[in-house]
Amino acid sequence: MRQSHLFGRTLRDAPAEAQTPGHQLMLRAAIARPLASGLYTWLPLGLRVARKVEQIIREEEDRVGAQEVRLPVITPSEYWQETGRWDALEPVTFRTRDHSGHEYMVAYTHEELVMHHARTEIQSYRQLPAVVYHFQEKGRDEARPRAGLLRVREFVMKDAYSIDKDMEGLDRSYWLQYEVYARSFERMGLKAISVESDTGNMGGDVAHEFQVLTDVGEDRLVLCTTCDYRANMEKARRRIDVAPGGAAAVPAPSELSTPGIKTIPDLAAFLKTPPVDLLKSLLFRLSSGERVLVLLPGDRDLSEPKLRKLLGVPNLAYAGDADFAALGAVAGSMGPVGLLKARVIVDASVEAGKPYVTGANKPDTHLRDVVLGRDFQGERADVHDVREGDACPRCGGKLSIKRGVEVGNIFKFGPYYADKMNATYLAEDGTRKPFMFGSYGIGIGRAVQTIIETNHDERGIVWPMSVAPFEAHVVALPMNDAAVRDAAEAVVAELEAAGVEVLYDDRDVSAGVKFADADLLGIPLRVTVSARGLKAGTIEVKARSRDDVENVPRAGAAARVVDLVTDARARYRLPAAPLGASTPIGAPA
RNA sequence: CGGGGUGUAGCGCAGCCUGGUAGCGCGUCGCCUUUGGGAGGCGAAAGUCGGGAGUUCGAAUCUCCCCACCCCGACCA
Repeated sequence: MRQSHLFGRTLRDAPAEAQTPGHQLMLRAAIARPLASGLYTWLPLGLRVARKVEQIIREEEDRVGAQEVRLPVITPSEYWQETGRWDALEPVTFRTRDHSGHEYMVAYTHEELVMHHARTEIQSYRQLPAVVYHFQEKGRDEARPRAGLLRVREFVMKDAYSIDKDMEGLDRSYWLQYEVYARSFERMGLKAISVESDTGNMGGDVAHEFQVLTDVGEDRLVLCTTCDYRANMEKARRRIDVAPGGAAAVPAPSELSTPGIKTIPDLAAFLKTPPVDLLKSLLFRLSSGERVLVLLPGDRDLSEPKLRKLLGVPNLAYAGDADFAALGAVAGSMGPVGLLKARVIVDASVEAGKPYVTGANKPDTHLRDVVLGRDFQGERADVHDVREGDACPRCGGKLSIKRGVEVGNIFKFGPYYADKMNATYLAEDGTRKPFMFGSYGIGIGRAVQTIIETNHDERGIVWPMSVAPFEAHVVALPMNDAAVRDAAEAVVAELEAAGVEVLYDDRDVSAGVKFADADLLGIPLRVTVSARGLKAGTIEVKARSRDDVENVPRAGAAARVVDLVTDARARYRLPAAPLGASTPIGAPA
């Protein structure tokens, strides 16, 4: 490819809206261009990278027997109606009608559609298991697209779906996909780690996210500094050390006058008591009308995702004045003692037998010596946020919180979709059984930008050979020297004949511009054909990832580059391991 | 959805407060010189100042409404 005619120019300055290094480099290096908020056009260089990322995943999916298919982007409403997601996904989807008025959704994901095909294509247990996947556009009307390709409103996802006859089969399919992911990310140069994640409201008991640690990530991850415990913030737990306390000696609750004190910090300051000894009371009103009181130690914050999951609701609303009145509660002095008709959830970090200070449900009054189990009761549940420095639930070590980009996720759904969609097969025993379902996604564009985020230096991108838009970058200078031009074109021809992907910088611009662009584009090998070098009979070969250069005799230059490319390709091609050979972290032995 | 911010030439920005000729750097085009780390000279093109309405003799500038985009948060099978 001649760089002089490349569609997409490099930018010397990054547009002001680009904040993260990867976003800036993605734009400067002509990977993609914005068309509207969260909508990007892939330019030739970027599309080549995206295709290579896809091909790596394709090879790894095929290796475990997954079959590539392709489903439509425009999907009729009726399949979504079957699972209730036509309504549930309304706020985040793009919709349209055809000219006869029939409603469609730009697919947000493809579970329903795959399940529909499964129930018509698969009739017998003899056809199971089956795993299908495709690379297809998803439309998601995100409230806030951000950071270039990291969060967009239309993107290609590789989504795979496994269909098994029982949980055992699903388990096997799930861990096979786990291996596909681990291998794929390694091959594309991403250091992805797996973390336990929430299954959301969709059922199933196991889910993992593949996360790449980087400060620009929008997810917060809880990692143990000692063992291999890793979890998404929404799912993370901590070890709570129960202090052996003498509860017997606590006197009965007594009132405290606390004029004008309505918040935990004020109360702590007023009583000169650490927040951990106070009891925080939060009142929610569900859409069903039910009122839920949540009790936490004063030094802990509520984890809304954990509470939502516990309650099985999509969103939470704090209670209003009417709710306070109905329960006999007083805002600012609310507490569990004597409260009417509310579901009470006591966070796991509230200690039994310990005297707490809490609201008295009377204006300007709190209660001291309130004890769980004696003075109030409630469901125990873990609904608090984990923090930096908390104890690991597995080993007791220190937890740390890091940011990450979710490049992939895998979900075990079990019979959830089959039950909703009446998708069954005829089992060996002659009965109809539901398909056990799993789904597995990787965002291609997000992976591309995450590779940039984690593979660059101050001058530009440093592509891994496996996904680089080109493998070698031949730079001729000066371009107006016919001898240089002829030599450069001979090298290009030789490389291309040997199957090397070459970008040829044939522009008549200064050396500084060419080198700066070469560094920015980040093609792994730079091959400089110059008047100076030719005088000495050499061509310079330099790896983008290294500072040193190698001057190779002109006649052997192309062969040397072919060797280097071949070596680098091999480094990213993993040996063909037998299926199920590796044991992923957290997998059953 | 809540909060904050920005829209002026392809990119980065100034001008706005205090109304009166639309400007700077880079890039682009032409000619010449130059050619191993974002060259130099001379010349040139390029802007509905995000949109609409209003105030005014006169609006990039003041007022109102709208739109787009970005950032933080919420949300994100």
